[in-house]
Amino acid sequence: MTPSGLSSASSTSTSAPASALLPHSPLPLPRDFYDRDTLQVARDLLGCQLVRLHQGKLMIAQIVETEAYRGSEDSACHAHRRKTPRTEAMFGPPGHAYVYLVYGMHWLLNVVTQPEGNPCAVLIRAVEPVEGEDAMRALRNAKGRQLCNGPGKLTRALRVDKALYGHDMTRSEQLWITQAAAPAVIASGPRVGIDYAQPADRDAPWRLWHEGNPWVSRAR
DNA sequence: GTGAAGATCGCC
DNA sequence: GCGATCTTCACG
Repeated sequence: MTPSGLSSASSTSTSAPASALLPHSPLPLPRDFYDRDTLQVARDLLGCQLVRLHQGKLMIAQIVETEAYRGSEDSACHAHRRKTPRTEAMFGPPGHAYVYLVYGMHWLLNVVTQPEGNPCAVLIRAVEPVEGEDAMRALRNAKGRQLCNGPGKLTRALRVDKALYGHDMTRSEQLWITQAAAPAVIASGPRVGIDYAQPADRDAPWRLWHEGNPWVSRAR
């Protein structure tokens, strides 16, 4: 991993973030990692690797874009109003998958955060393929389009759907996340597709992404 | 039971 | 810019 041209904005020192120097851990992030402030988890998930084991094939992709959904206080969060069958997983313990269908056709993947009973989650919005790209492509359209630069696209590429609803992502089975190098520059802005939310929530900069990474979704 | 809307995407 | 597509939830 080279320092590359991205001399981080601040010129205070040449030292990289500690996390960038740590060796990649193949173990799933522990529950404690998710049992924290949702925005912090959303930030720390950038650069981590999403690992998917499906039908004997291993797929690995680096998380480059996330969004924080902050429970009952957040009018953009599905759990804002009340507990329903769909949002049940968000009310459960951290580290589990909250998967749901939007627009009748796209599965979206979230990881539950904060202590049980506080219905928060981080939406994985975009990933960069690292390994198993063949398996990711198998199902896809031709045209050489990017596979994973959007929340609905990455679930299709990684074969994530209802079957993984509530899945415990702290175990190395089917779907989990491992620590890797944090991105050099993190940018933030309003979350996408939540015009229905109240202004304060709609405008909150709770969408985070790896600045400059070509796999970040194009906001609409 | 019914209807309206949706944390998106790809093509027109 | 628009339609696809179907589950979920509010309402009655």
